[in-house]
Amino acid sequence: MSLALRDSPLVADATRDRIKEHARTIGYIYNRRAASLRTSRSGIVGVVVHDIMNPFFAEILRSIESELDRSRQTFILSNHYDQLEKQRTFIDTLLQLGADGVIMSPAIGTPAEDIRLAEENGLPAVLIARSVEGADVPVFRGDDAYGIGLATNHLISLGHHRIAMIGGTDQTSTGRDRFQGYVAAMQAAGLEVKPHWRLPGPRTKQGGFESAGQFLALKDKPTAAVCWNDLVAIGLMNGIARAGLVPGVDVSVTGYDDLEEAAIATPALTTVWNGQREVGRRAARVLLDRLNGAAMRASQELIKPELHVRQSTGKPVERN
Amino acid sequence: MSLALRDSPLVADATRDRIKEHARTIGYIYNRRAASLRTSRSGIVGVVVHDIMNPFFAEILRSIESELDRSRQTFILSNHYDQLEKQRTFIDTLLQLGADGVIMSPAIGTPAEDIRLAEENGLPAVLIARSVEGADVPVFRGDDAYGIGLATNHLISLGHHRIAMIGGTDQTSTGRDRFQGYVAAMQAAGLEVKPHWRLPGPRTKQGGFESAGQFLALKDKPTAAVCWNDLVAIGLMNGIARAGLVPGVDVSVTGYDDLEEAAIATPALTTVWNGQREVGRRAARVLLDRLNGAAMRASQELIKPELHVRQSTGKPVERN
DNA sequence: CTGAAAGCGCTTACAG
DNA sequence: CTGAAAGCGCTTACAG
Repeated sequence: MSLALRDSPLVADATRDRIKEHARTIGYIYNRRAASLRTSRSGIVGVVVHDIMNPFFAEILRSIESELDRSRQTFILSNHYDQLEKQRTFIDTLLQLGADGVIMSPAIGTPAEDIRLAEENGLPAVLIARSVEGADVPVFRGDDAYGIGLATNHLISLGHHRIAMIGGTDQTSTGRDRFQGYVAAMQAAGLEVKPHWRLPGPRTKQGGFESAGQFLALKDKPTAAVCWNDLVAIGLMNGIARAGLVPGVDVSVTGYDDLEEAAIATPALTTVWNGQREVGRRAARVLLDRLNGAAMRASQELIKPELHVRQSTGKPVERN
Repeated sequence: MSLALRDSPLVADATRDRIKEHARTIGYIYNRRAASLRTSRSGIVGVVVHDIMNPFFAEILRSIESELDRSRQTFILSNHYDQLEKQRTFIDTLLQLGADGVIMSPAIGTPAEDIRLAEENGLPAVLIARSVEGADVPVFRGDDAYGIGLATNHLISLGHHRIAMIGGTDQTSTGRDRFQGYVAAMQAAGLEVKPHWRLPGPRTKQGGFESAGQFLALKDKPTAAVCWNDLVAIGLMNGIARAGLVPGVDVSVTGYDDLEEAAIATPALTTVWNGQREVGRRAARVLLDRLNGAAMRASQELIKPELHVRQSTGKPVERN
């Protein structure tokens, strides 16, 4: 019977049709737990990121979804909110459910050991957005140092000399790469980087909004801000507007990610396209290939970011 | 052994400790498929909405997540994008996985039959945000007619007489309720409702942004817009700003949902709090109660919305 | 208190 | 080409 339902050529056409018809009339429901128990393939893939509601991840997830859909894999989503414990619980759940693989943006502080443990228990892993030192698995992310350099150089070429960096954290590879890319671009242009021009921390609109006051009160009054991401940039612009200044005129602001929202912000946001679609698509494909027995290459795939210039950046204006 | 691991009182303490210790050293992984096959409880709950990346649902999901977490239920998320076929595939997957229940914001056009089918196959359902005519299951949503009335009356009390309604659709119960609430409030105030003042359709920021031109060109130049939700309102305000007008001064705009983002928009958005947290929390609790054997009441729980007045609404200004 | 047996619903060789 | 049997890893009575 199971052969018939799966259209095996071992079963005669007439028999197959008769069985399928019968299955329909009795409302037969295929029991995937039982099948999975026997075959040790579950058709489930886990996806865990810091926060699925963050539009940056949302765009990645959408492309993972459409890729997995095509291969009829079910996916289980989870947030770890950068809590290692939550991430471990989730991986444990995946192991218990016999998931076929996991795509993860690892929580801050994830040890390579955690990933090795998953792999050893038959749960192949693919990383997105962040790397884990010493983990021997594929990673898909953008070239952050290069990307932030695009934004910084754009501001420099407009004539800005005092440029702040708002948001991000040194605790992730992404955070370190972006900060270093900013510093490198400034130094290459012979510009000074003052430590107090960096306001680490904010990662959300709310965070960007709240840092506006601090930014505007900064010593030496920077004329531009390179932001950690689009959310921080949009929040910061709202905060600047609330303070009576005009973002894009009085202060230049750049984002990062090029979310769908960046183009319709007021003013439209100059930002760095970070290839979310590409990251999701490639990560899903590599995982699916591994599930189908392809050999793994522990590659680091860096997607080349692109600068999208809009109205939030312009020539520097001195404030009083 | 399984008794020992689950801390059954039937097992002696010493034995239990010895077994647990052994389980740890050999890296034992509990097989939930096998357990589920035997007990026909899987510890999985499905959640399906139009789009999990929509912040309105995101806020509901967050509270569902924390509620389910507490009961150690794993949840599987899915988007149906208002495609009935996707929703059916997902419910079928849940049945195959032996999920314990499903929380859903039903896709447009969901027949009561689909929900009955799930229930009959042992998959209890709870609805959020939208009702399904004839479905005999609990529903949790806001009182839309009342809520939109709050926004409309607020504009009327500021002196607006020509008020447009932007976005939404007649294909959902929510859409119909909000439109009727707007019409009722206008009529109760003795104001005329012109059919062309309604621009149905937009549900996103992008949609709101794109409808700005159409809104500003409307015959009789409405002085205010009641928007389908916060996303549409924020998009519309951006579009209005792009056209050189000042939202909150030249045109009053109200949103719906009171997303976290509403308070930091420019200008801060006057909107209707729609109890997302409440909806998610209660829906999850009722489902969990049902799983634990509580009798079901097919209740319609309407959460009372509240008006939050901010800077996007003011006295009417005539445009030329 | 503990151990051995049956059975959940599949799939996979194996025998007819 | 088809049917009957074994086994995946649990849990649940049941016997000791």
